[in-house]
Amino acid sequence: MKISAQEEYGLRCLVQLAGLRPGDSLTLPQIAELEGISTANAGKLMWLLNKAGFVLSTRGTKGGYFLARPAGEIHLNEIIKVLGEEAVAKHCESYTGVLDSCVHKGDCGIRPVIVGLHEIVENALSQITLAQIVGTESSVDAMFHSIKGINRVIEPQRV
Amino acid sequence: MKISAQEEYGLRCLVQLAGLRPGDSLTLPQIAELEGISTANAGKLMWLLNKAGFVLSTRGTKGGYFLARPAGEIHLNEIIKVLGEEAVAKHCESYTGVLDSCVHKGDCGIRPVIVGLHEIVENALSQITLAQIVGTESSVDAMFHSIKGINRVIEPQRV
DNA sequence: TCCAATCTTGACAAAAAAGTAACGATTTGA
DNA sequence: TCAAATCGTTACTTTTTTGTCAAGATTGGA
Repeated sequence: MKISAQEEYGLRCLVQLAGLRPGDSLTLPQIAELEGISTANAGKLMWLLNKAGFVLSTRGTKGGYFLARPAGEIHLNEIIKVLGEEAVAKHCESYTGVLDSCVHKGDCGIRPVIVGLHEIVENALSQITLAQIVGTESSVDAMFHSIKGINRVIEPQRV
Repeated sequence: MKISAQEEYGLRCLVQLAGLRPGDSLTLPQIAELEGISTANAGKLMWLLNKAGFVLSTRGTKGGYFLARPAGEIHLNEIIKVLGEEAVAKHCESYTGVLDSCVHKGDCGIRPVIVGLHEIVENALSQITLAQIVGTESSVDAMFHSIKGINRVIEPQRV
């Protein structure tokens, strides 16, 4: 289970925009520089994010990108859903082996686990906004762990 | 964030073995048939799982694969760690863009989120054994949701 | 003994994901 | 008006992941 390049870099670009002062924007070369990626790659990512409605852009000499909504109103689950291309939804039809459909179609013992995991992740991400992950590592870490129940400790089992 | 093919099929093969009666085993062609994958692919997966110590094998006529430990003692987090090739551990060095190391090395605002997500998933998987996911979809689903706190509901926020 | 069934292993091929390039469209401002 | 700076879009290349193949090694049984 891992984060794709598109999710990683796409999110990082959005965080850069989230950190701007109101009214400011960033050009592709600026975003590329800030994230250590190529301008072409930044361009593709921003195209995706623009298409998905997270950012707006203006062209021409003073052009650039900026968030379409306040950073505090954009939750990470929405972003990952787009950048990750709805991984859960396509799961069963992605893993059909050499057949046309999964052999476990109809009754699958591991599907609840896969779906459940995605729900857990979705739940966690839905509690975090872009605004909350602008900052230093320690401040973001503190924020993350302060969210009640986001990573609960297992209570000792009664025997 | 998604499950890789290796994780998916590898886990499915293990579940097949977990469902066997004690003393029984499955050959590669049998596993391949049961999971709808090619024998060659099953071979590679079982090789990985054998190397990692999850299964044992015997060669020759009457050979096959069986679990190296009781299904009730094998937790899903161990399995995913091997099949997913330690995704978290390699995260930062995987996403360095066009540079040799990540621009956010040292202080990264999104690392706590990535690491935290992986912890949440790890935590959930560590509470489930192979034995628990042998069965029908509804029984496994019930098992999953009966684990206290595995997918907690967000409490309404006080305003 | 020797054949058939099985696992083992590394090299290779195909598919998918990631990243790049090229060219077009829009805007600003001289 | 037009050149420079910018975004927009699609096609292409590279890299990674996935899957296949082929030859070898081991075992059981006739």
